[in-house]
Amino acid sequence: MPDTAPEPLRMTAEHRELLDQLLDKWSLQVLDTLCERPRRFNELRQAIPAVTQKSLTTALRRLERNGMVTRVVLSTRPVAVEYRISPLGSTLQDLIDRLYHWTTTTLPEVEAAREAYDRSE
Amino acid sequence: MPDTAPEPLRMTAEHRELLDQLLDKWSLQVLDTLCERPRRFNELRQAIPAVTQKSLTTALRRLERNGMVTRVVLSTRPVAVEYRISPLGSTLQDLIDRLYHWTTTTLPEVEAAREAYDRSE
DNA sequence: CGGTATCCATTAAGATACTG
DNA sequence: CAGTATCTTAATGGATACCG
Repeated sequence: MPDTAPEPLRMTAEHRELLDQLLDKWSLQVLDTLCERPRRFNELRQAIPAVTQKSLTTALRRLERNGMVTRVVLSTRPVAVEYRISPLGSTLQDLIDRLYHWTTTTLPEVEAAREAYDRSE
Repeated sequence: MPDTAPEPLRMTAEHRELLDQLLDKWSLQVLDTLCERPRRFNELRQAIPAVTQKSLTTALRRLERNGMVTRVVLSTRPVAVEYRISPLGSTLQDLIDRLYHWTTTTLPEVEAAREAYDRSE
């Protein structure tokens, strides 16, 4: 095996598009919230501050379509709808945790950089 | 030290806002490209397919403001401008690599999920 | 070369009202 | 309860022209 660089790892448009659909403002929070435990629609609304009904619906539909989230209709009276992270979606959990952890450790430096930038320009 | 769960890890609006500013479509690609090596403005345009001048400028300014990227004016004739990943920005490199790697392994399953969703609804 | 400025089209978000 | 439908407004993106 003469070559240790195994793949070009070309980032195609499809790969980026997928990240775009999962890493936006609301989807990230939905995924993070559902990783904890399943939630009903209105529970998600409460758990995610400032999300509107419309934005939440849009994010959920897209996450469902991409196989990240499962929509379960419970046959209670009246019917309830529960959203769960899918097995595929849970493979993202570790990465989301790392992203959030990165922001907590980095934010102070970022804020210093912002202040320096705003002062100079 | 009786408690092994050290922090609530509350995700505040500031943390999410930071991720929003770094994980968007163009910024992610700019960071990824600059992690490889420094680039000039027009080199970035070529390296990132379909990016417009305006979108690239916007992304660069924001990354610069957040301390992720450094803008270096080289005193050549005529002057050249080089963008480099900053030390702070390079702490994101590993996470970006993981994200991209995740998409390459996951995309087939995602596409299957999309087809199933589009067929059923 | 590395941008800014401007205008326009498209998209996303917000508010509100209504429904099975 | 869990949405959909509609309307309005705000943000984003692309095209083009120009500048130091």
